[in-house]
Amino acid sequence: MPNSIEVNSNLSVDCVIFGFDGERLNVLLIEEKDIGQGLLRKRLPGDLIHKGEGLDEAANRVLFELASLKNVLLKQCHTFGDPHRVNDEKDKKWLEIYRNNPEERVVTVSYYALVKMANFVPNPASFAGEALWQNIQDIPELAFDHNEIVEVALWKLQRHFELSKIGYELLPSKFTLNQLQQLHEAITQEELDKRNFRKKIVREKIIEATDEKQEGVLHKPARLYRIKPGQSALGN
Amino acid sequence: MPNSIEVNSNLSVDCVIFGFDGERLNVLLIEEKDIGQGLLRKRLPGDLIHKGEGLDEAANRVLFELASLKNVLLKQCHTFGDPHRVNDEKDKKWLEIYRNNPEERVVTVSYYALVKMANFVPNPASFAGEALWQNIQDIPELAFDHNEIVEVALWKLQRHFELSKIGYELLPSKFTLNQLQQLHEAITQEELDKRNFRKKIVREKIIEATDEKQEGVLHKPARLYRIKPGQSALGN
DNA sequence: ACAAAAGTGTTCGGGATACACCCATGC
DNA sequence: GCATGGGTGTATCCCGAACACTTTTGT
Repeated sequence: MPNSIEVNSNLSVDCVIFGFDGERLNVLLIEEKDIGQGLLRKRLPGDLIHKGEGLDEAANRVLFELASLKNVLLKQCHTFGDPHRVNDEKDKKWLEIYRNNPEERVVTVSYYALVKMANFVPNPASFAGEALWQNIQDIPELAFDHNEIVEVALWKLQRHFELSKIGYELLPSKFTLNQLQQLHEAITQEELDKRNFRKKIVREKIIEATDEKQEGVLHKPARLYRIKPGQSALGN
Repeated sequence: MPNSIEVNSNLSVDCVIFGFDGERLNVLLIEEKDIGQGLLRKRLPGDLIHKGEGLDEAANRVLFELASLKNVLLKQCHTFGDPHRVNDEKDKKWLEIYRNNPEERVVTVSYYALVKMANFVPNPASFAGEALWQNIQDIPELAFDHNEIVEVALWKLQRHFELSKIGYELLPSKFTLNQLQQLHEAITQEELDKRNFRKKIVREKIIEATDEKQEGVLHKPARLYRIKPGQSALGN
């Protein structure tokens, strides 16, 4: 694939973009258009790093090109550089089509991001393929070593989440405690007790009740909460 | 510096080797011989990655060449690839001397290791300079972005240490509870209460008492403990 | 009145923390 | 006998886990 921008042909970034829909956690995958060679496996969005471009910068660029998103939590995760990380025949064919020197070992730096799916509007022109959300429970065999990259990213996201209270940016600005609980359950992949969860959240003093309530629901409306002023929504 | 081995000229590893001497935590630094150009800053041991060599493999090679050490905890830490990570004049001069294309941006994958200083016998031939231990409290200004690499490595080591009980390999095979406490204090950089520490350790059931005691000390000899058979000394 | 989700308290066990004195040994 | 580190117990607080019923609203 000819490219007029100068790139580092052996350095790439891959982004594991976790999306929350209010209920479950999903990962953004790219599905190539079938170009008649049976190269059907899905993969993570990623790109070679441009000359003069930083790693974080490249990851942010991929995310921006893909969905015009800026300022989301985007953390470096792990770097994969096994010289044999590409050993499947389908992957090799793909490289022959899209890369200038398909034999070269490519080191990829993986990043993960956490976004609200409703905000995420994929830009169809950004990849030679289609973007789709895949439930975290149900990820198929991916190209290259991308299954491993997703696993590591999920693990790190979970560790990060349990240490520093990130994730509020995935909720509306006023939200119910149940929505918050669903977010926690989606990320940790565990069920939580409603009462214990609420006690814990109250203890943390990060959110506060408003005097508004849900509207338009067919049951008792829940009280809405918001992040307390002065609490940064972005973790470290 | 001509090199007959084929290398990836834009990929390196740097190793943050933490050493424990029974009392404090240190970092291994390389001090170049002064070649009359005032290139006096210390740096981390590291090297370009060879063609066909994996990242972990390269880090292990550096550690092995430096001290003939194998099978130590060596974990990938973070990847640094800012195109301007080399902007000091001294660093640029150093690159002109030691690298074929000193202008190229080099991405470095950092690793950290945790070793017992007594086991560590530096191999003088392995670097064009001298290896020295520097107390973690007292690290000077280093070359390139190596101060930042050390900081990140220490932070990750501490997080790793508090989650999964690593570090027993830094003690003799039979050790006193005080030695173990000093290890914890050196890594976490915090003081601990003796009684509470002992209760906690007992609860974890990773070590057990032997019926041996210290010898040759000028006070009441302490009981010696060992890791219970079947407990892996290596963390994950 | 019924369906659906909201909201609420108590008990138990275990771990974290704070704190001070006697003990065994070598010299 | 004295200096040096070794070794021990108790009380408090907070947190995590387990667990079931009443309330409010829309239809």
